[in-house]
Amino acid sequence: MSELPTTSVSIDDQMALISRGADEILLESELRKRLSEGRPLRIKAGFDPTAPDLHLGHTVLLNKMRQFQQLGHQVIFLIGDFTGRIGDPSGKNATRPPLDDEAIIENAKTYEAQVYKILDQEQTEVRFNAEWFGSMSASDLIRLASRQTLARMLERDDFAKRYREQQPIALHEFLYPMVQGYDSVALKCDVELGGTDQKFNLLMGRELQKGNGQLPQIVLTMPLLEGLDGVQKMSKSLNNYVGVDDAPDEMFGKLMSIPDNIMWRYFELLSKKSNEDIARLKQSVEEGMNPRDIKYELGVEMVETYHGAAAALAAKEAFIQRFRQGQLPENLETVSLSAGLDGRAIANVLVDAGLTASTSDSHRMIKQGAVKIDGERVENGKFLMYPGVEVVLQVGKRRVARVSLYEPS
RNA sequence: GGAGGGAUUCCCGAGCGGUCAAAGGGGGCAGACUGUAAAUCUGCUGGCUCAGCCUUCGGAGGUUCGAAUCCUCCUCCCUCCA
Repeated sequence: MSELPTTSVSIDDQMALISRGADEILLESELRKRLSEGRPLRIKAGFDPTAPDLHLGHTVLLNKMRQFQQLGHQVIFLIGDFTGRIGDPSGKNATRPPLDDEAIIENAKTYEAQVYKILDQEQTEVRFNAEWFGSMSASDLIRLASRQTLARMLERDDFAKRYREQQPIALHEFLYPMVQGYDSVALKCDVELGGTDQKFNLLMGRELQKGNGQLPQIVLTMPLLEGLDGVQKMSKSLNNYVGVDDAPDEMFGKLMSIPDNIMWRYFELLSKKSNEDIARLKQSVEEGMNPRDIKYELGVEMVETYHGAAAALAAKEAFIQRFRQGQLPENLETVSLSAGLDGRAIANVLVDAGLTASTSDSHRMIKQGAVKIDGERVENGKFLMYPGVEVVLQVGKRRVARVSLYEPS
């Protein structure tokens, strides 16, 4: 899709793109009205500089931001360097530790390096909220805090839950929504985007803008993307994520492992394909096409976005060869490990090669028939390997390494 | 400041002083079947020099032949009263 001037796209068409995949738009009527003014709207999305590596879950918002850019609006990428020092309690059941300055700067850089694979850098305004909070006085902050009540704060789902379940809530956590809301005042936002877990904070922006004589921003929430398990939200701590920096083969493989039924969510929330194209794909599956082949398209598009077209095709080919045709991966790196002349037990070699977590784990895997040496199943964890051999070790279907043993000097 | 409740293995959660590496569930991993999908069945899920041994139950001491279980102190969390 090419860049189109705001004025040339009808309000209805703009609304269609803007609401794709969105969970809620508050209020839709206000958004229509604001769009009809025909000027570029100021669209904000805030990011805590807590995650050094972006995963596809984070890109749901970026994707939405890009759509606004396509429509000619001004997108503001707000880095919460100040709020990062507080720690966002959203959706958490435990207090997050605050970040120190160095970590924040470091993390902010990784954002900048990664987001422009989706966003148009020319059309993106990057801001840091320390810009206005850094100079805010204690009395200003207390005045800000006076605008909300405890009861209102406890309405927020995760606070209510933690309170109910006797989990700790630190006082400073109550400040976070206020501070985030004030960002919208400082930036004079027309629209703020966020995950559904951010709804409370986003609405706070409306309150504070009204109190400061501004038109309240429209709030657009995006659903949280399910992770590889298809159930829980994608997150690093659950280890069900696809990192935007994942190697092409890994990225492709992970995407192939998602349950079929959430493939469409991925298309809707992550793909640049038009609504019409996605509908076509859906229909082809209904007409009997193997969903796996449609999933290939998803994998190819994602790898292409982050690694380029050539890498995407290569990843697909490698995947087919490896998993459909059962071949070993092509560029298997050789891991050199030392082994004494009296040999080293396979259980230990597996650990050395990083294929298992511990020798106990090795023994378990062997017992279950998951371990193979050059394709031959290993029966005994005490099987000795000697210096000079070079073999391919496998643990299960996914873990493979070529290992060569040398004698320690 | 006062009174009471709680902290168990990745998570939830059960644990008569010995038979507890600790029930059960969740999650995860592996095997079979597959499309590295879903569903289903099976097994595993602290560490090691692995048919044996070693270290775990918020922390530190203590009682005991023996403690996750009893006592003391400490740390943290929650509730109620001020």
